[in-house]
Amino acid sequence: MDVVTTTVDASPDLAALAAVLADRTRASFCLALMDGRAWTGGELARHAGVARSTASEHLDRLVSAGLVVHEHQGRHRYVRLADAQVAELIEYLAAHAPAQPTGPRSLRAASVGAAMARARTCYDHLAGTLGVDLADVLTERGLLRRDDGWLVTPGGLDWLAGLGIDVDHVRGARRPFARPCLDWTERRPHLAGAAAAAVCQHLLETRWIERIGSGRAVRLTPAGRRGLTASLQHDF
Amino acid sequence: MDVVTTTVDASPDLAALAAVLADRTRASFCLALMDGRAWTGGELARHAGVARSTASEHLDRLVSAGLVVHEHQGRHRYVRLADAQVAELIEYLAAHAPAQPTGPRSLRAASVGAAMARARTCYDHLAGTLGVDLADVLTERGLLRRDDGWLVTPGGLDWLAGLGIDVDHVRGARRPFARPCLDWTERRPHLAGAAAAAVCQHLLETRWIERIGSGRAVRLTPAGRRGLTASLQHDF
DNA sequence: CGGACTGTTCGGCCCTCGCCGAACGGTCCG
DNA sequence: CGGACCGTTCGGCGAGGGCCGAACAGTCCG
Repeated sequence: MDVVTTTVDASPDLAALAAVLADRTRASFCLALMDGRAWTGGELARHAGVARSTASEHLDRLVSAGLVVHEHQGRHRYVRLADAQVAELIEYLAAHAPAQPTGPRSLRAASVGAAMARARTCYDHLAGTLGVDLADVLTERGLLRRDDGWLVTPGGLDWLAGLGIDVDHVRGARRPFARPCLDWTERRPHLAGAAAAAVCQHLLETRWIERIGSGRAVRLTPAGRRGLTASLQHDF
Repeated sequence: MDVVTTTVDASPDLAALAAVLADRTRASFCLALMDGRAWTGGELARHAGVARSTASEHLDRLVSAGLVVHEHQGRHRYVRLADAQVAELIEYLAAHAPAQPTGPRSLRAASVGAAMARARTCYDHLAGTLGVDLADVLTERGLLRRDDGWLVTPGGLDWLAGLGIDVDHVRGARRPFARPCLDWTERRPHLAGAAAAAVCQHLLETRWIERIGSGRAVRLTPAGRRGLTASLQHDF
């Protein structure tokens, strides 16, 4: 008879990775960083409501897990998600996570939440009602096909080029061109991948959308509304 | 001055989900269940080297998080992963997780590990060297395209039908037909999705592959080796 | 240089949670 | 019915880890 059979899986240390994300504060950091931009430790500390020292320790763990990278610059030390892969992982978890036990929220918090539900960035692409609607309209117009994975049709490529996006350059990226990404608030997929990132960047540059405050929430500008409505024959 | 600004994200409770997986024992359960079959609580307890009572508590948490489901039958109570979505989530985490701090392993454990690295099931499809090689060969032969997402070509559909798979039936499934899945051991993608599940099931039914013992590891049988080699003109 | 700001390190507190063993509740069998 | 299982519930123990505040260390400015 063997002594003990404790056949621990020789494979990946799932628990170690999950433990890094299994803390409200660190999770809150990650969700905040999902806007794809660099934050300072102090901003994150304020955002999550903890002491700077605590935030610093949390960032250490996120960095050593490879989820987040530091970038110092002057007396600030910026921090951002390591890469698009990490963002995708967090998306994935968020899509499966239960809704937050929504405590009593202030009016301001509620209105921020409503704005986020309408339109926000999800790492580098559009999410929220706007993101999901856009994906739906592209599909209706035959610019996007959803069979096996998601596929931008030739018409879709023309549409991208018509907006002023350098399609060939975007196709060269070493990442999926188009893929679905389950939306937290809508529980339906919006468009992600290199094409979606290019669209989002382009909309920001042309000010068809603009960021609200410093968070992930964005707003469709009047020009953006007119532009999208005209180019897709659909009311936004 | 405000009292406290603790702007907790109104969004998904990432930490709660991660906490469920952030335990060696529960993670070990999930990885074991990745073979797609139903286990009893006792088996899992033995597998992870904990008391039955402990395993029972862990299973409770996994069930209430919706990651696994119970199925009782007689005096046994079987448990399996809730659905393919959960399996995909775990795959995803496993792909990003660090390698387990590999302690001193017995000869037996090492040989089990080697067999797993060669060929195993990943929930419902093939993984390991065999899985990755198969995907590579399919791509070389023009049966699979990897542009935007993964796409089975018409030739690929013929190949599936030639094996004896009812392609139309498989295409009807409410899930992606073909998608990449990053392999833990190979760090390169193998084929997942409805098509891959059908292939795996078919190979098991025709005994071209067979399970080794009770785990996830599988072995290519002599008949399987001949069959695959003939149908793809490649040495397996 | 001294202040105002940033971020980090270090004790120490406290709470959570994973673990066990013992007891109890089912189910199947002889 | 009694025995052999399998699974669950419950106290209690111990370790790990999140939190803070205070002290220290850089960076920029006047």
